[in-house]
Amino acid sequence: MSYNSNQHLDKSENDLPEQPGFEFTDWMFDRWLDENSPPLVDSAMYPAYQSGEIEEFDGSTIQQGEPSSIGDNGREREVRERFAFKTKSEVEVLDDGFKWRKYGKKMVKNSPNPRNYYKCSVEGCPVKKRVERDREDPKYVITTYEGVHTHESS
DNA sequence: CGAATTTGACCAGCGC
DNA sequence: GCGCTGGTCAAATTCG
Repeated sequence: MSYNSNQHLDKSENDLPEQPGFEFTDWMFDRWLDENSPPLVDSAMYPAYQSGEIEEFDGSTIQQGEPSSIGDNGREREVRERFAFKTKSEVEVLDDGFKWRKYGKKMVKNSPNPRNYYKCSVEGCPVKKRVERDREDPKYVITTYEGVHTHESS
């Protein structure tokens, strides 16, 4: 409760704007922002993920979440827009061009580190972001995006 | 002052 | 049936 303002402002040693292995995320964001399209990856990589062929990219580990088959009582609410990125970064609060409002923190048993839950502060944006630190590699952060942006970055 | 952030508690779903 | 985990929301507080 004292290092909230220095998350992305007061990084003396953690002064790393972009690290190696960030290419994947970089171009992904670029596409996302440039196209402003719903899904993050639906052009060439999406099909590949579904096939499970792609697992590593530029050193970044990509994990494709499985479709939540909640449809059992007639309610089909599958959130397939789930994308997890393992990026090598010490700063979890990477600026992707959108505003995120933290709405919860939870401790994962699998990791001694807490998991942060972020949500798009833009109305009409059901996009949720989940940031978790790697248990073996604290230098790696697993950012999981869920949902589709429905607003402009303007 | 407003907005954003924090922590805790609650709820739900699933497993055994 | 109970327990547990994960997830979400709410309220309070703080910062800008």
